[in-house]
Amino acid sequence: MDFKQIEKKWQDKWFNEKLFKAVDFHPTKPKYYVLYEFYNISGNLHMGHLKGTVPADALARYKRFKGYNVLFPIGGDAFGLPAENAAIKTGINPHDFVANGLKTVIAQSQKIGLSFDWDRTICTSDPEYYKWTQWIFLQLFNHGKAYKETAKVNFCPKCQTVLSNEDSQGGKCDRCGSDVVQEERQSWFLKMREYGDKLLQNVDRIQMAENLKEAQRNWIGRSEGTEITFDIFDEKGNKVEKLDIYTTCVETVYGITFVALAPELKLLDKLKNSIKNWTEVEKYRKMTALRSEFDRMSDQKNKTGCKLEGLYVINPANGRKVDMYIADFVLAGYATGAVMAVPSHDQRDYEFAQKFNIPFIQVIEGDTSSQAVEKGEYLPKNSKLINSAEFSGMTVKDAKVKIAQKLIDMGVARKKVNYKMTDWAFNRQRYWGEPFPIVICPHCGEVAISEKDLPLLLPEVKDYMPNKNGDSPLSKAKDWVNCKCPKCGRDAKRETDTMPNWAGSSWYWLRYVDPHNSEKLADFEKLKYWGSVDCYTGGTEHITRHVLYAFFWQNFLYEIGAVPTRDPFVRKMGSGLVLDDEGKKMSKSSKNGVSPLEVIDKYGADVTRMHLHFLGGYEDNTPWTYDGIKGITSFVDKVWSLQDMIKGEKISDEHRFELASLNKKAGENYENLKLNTAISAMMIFVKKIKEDGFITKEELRQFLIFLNPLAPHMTSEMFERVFGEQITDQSWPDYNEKDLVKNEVEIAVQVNSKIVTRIVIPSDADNQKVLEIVKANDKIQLALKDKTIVKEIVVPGRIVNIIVK
RNA sequence: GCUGGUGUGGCGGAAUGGCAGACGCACAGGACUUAAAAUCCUGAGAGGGCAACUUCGUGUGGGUUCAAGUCCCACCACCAGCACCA
Repeated sequence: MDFKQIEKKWQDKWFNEKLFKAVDFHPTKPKYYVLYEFYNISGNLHMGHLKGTVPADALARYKRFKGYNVLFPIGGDAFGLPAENAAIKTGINPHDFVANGLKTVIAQSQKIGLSFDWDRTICTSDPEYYKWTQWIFLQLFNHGKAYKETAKVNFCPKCQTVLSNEDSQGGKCDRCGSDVVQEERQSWFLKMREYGDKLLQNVDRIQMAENLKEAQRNWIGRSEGTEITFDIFDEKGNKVEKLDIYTTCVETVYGITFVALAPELKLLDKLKNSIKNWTEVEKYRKMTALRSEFDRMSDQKNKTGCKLEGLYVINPANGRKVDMYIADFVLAGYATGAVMAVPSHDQRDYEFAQKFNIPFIQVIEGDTSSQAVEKGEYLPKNSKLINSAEFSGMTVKDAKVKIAQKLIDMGVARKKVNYKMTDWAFNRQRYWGEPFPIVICPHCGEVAISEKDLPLLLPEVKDYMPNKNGDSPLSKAKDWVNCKCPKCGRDAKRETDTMPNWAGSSWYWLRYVDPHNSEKLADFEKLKYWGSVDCYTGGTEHITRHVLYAFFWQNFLYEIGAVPTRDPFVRKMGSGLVLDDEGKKMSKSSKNGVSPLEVIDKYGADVTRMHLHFLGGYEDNTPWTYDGIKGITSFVDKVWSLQDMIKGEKISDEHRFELASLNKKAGENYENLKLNTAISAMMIFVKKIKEDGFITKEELRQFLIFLNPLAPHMTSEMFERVFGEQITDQSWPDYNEKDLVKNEVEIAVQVNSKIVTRIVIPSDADNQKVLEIVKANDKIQLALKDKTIVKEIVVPGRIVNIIVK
């Protein structure tokens, strides 16, 4: 078989004849939307792309046979690092880089045999596309979901840009891996935290592996607790300020021996005059500001802090005076940035109190001599309270409710929900991104430009680097920056930061539905027709980032009536990694990387597709190896030889069973993206045919359809040769339920749960009959001799177990 | 530390509570060949036995069940996510 010639022939045909075009509003066929994460335009496709695209392609091809109108699109995620780096390093225009990159991945996708609808290809850096990214930002802004504020944000010193929490996971810059620092900067934020509960509902509804769901819930980090207001007093006993503190352990409120504030807290400046050791406080604040997030995290055991001399708060529960500290273990960004510290029942507070000689008050039973008795320990035991006035003796469960109620009744507390997830820091000081459709006017502040002025084009520049002050490269494009305020008409400047590269990917599946619409982001009726993505494949590294952003934007767009569905995706499959021979992720940057195109060139696309997926399950990591590729090559050769074995018209009962089994198995496997077992089922069938030495035309016809989603090229060619028709015009064959049952089955027979023998019985025999046959068997008779039968268990078609005494 | 997931031959990996190890690789023996490659056939979890056969076997230890890789409890290891989140 000349796979090179055959693959080229079919790839050209599929592309030129637009054979996989999805039809809007198909009159008869139901829709099915398969999505693979669009390509990050950076260079060549790598093995990871095959891991994710091929199962999606197989599903798309399978669903077409099943009579669905399948939408299976692709595009380019083009803004961001790769194009920009190429521009900085080699001076190539990022537009050209992207245009070439897109051409490359399209050509390479064809070489893999992916059945995309090429007429819907989009690219996020195309003005026709980013017009709508900007439009969505305008809606967010106009609905009060986008705001600009000076706040501590993650900042990468090397990339010179602000990063979101999602882009600084583990304290490292997602772009370059450098340690991220916290800097006070004017930044754009999207109110993602407000959507915390809605995102959690998205997580509940989506079909996805449990570990991925948990990762998302963790990231959102919802907790329920109580917010308590403490009055702050100065040395003379004058009430000077109020301090809100959030706790999930209100039951420990009688154990408070100090409160701790984040050093960054602005409240401190207001208290300056009452703090007697202000110089020391300022020194500590400066020190923490210099410590990177990474330092603070890796130095957890060594607690640092500084007492606020001259101030105290009153614990509203018991009127006790409590000292105040600032400490860098308290995070400014979470809840109110202050904690009520209970050293006996919180390990952090315990360590801090020990270091600063702060007293302990134990309020829940347990041994606190060497470490804190925390909620993880006392909650399951439902221990009792001590030293807690009228609540002493109560169980934690009761006290939690009663103490909260008391404080609420006193007017000093309220129930509160908090999230770890923060608002999305949405601006970057980089060139290659969507410009904000915002004008900064000295009189009116941030003003949105008119929708009709979209897209706001990204200007051409010569220098792609931010300047030393950390201003975006766009600030150098003076002609572009200087403009008139849309509101008052006076001189103003454009926002010179750009959007993060996640902006364009936060809604792209909606654009595929109507990619050329110049009036709307997509026609509402088309959005309604295609609905949510039925199956979305791609990498698990996007679970706590892109997928959450996607939930967020789709919720917002739904609420403003721009889209008809709240859920972007019905099912999300997280692709495993392809590992190199050191067990590390194989990516284009890895040294031991194997290029899929190299493998395709040597073995053909059909073999490459099947080999990679025969190595392991879709959601599992796959260690890449050439070992075993021979098995697939020889399978492909055997399949090819089937066309010389056609004989007869009538399908034997035995073959009918094999065919029906394969039909069922293949269908289920494609549906569940389990290509490894699908391939194994194909092999079993072919083995049987080779053993028997013949195949009827009808069997071959069906088999080629079954195999087509895995090996589209060779099956297309064989189908044309043998039947003179196009396989893409065929439908998935039906099978009869009764064909799944063999006339005779071999069952195992056990006596006292041990296998004694195996016998063949007619499969339609009822339990009574089965036992008769079994008991007539010599070996069984021997085993039953002189024994009393206590129990007889018959599992039809599988096993008989006779229990004797 | 918390959360979730996973532990099966030499290897990749199969098994709706019902015959563990499907399918494939590597391996061994054989056929074809001057020879090799390719192809085809056969074998194989481990231990014992010439053999029929037999004992042990799905990370470890318990349990439920006629029956457990699968369910329950405890532990160990690995992977992933989060990580001073109050």
